Amino acid sequence: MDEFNNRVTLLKEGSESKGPVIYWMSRDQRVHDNYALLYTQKLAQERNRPFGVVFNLVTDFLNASFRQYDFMVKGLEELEKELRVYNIPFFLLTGEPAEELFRFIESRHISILVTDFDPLRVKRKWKKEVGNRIQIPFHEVDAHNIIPCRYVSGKQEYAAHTLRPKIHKHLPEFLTEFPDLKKLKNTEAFSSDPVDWKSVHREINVDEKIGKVDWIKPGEYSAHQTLKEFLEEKFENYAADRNDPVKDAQSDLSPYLHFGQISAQRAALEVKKSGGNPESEIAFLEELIVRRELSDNFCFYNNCYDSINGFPEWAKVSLQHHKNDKREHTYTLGQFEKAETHEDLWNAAQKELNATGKMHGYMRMYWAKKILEWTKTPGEALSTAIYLNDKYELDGRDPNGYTGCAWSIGGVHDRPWAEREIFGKIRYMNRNGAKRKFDIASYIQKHDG
DNA sequence: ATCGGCTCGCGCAA
DNA sequence: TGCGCGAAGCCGAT
Repeated sequence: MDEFNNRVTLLKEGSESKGPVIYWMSRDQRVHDNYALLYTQKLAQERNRPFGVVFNLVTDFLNASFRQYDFMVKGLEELEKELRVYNIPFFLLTGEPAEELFRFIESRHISILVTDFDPLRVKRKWKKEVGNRIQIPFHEVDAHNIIPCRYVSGKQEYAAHTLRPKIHKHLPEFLTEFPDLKKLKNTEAFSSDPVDWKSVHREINVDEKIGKVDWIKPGEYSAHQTLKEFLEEKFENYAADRNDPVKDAQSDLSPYLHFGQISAQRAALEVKKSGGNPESEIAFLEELIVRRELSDNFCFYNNCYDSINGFPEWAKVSLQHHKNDKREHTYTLGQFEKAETHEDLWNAAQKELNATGKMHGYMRMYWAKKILEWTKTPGEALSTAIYLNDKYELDGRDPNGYTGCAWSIGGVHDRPWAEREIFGKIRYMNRNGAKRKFDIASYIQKHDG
């Protein structure tokens, strides 16, 4: 029994050689507070072997845009430097994961492979393909969730209220300080050459039209700075203002959390240490822990997390029942993307997304609900919302995004509401609700002025 | 400003 | 088997 208990899953048994232990980093792109890296170090030290980190860059990952690659790759550049401080070798591979990992493991005589947990299909497929080709033991560590996804629940949870008690039950055991990453002695036996980042940038094959943004700096260091500033400057009013898209009240941590440049557990620990406004603490930890980890639960246990087949039965039946309802407005993907609807509030949200790579949380719900209202079918609505989310959001392709779209359009984790046109029993949202909550005119002015 | 009804099903108490 | 209650709401009544 140690701190890795229940965080580690043996994906594949195998026979160890005598070579180095390697952490195939994927979702958790950080040096500090990373249980996958700490576990790799532990395995290596117990066996008195060297260890290192490998990252495989897929150059056209699910249509990622330049904005997202730039954020990730700059984070990796910083990661390489920070690993060097600890004398931990870092290797960057590019190409098909199964092929690249297999070749790397063979040529370097790797003895054990460790990776991090990710509920998304494409990551699970890569792991399966890698596992099929290697003969060494293959471990997976949930370094992303505070309570490991596989451990907190063995099934798809119905709603936040069914997962919440399970999380809270385990928090005293899991929400604890991290063990230290130990600095290694410099060793010639297992070392890496510096990565040629210029050539990496040339290899990336992405949509350059979605440019980088300058309001947020990528990397682990900036992630910690952002957390610090949030606690110092915004935390007091977080509970009161977080749902007001005109106020700058949110933590802005989601891009960092998505790429694993900061650990949610670190954020939770710092919030508790700071002892700020108790209402803000409750509200923030609810979003940071319960809702985030509910998203991982949904994507891990529901293979249809990005299709209408993943919706609950009552929602599927109800949407089906209303599929022929007359739509007053319908728009094509291109019209949505260019923010060319009849409604200035919706257009402002899309423009916020296009320009900044981050739409406010309240507006993400409103935005997706209107896409349902203004497309021909719920299936088209869902794929439109996911396409735009994944293309423009800095935290695109995150379980949070898929789950948010499924909540808005498909009633996932929600309850049925009074039946109405198009929506059926799916919770409705409209401009009046937004008007009650915040100053619509200033939001529109801010993003569409 | 605030309240109840809307509507389904999970999970716990009994 | 019954019952309370739920990820961010809407609407009409008071």
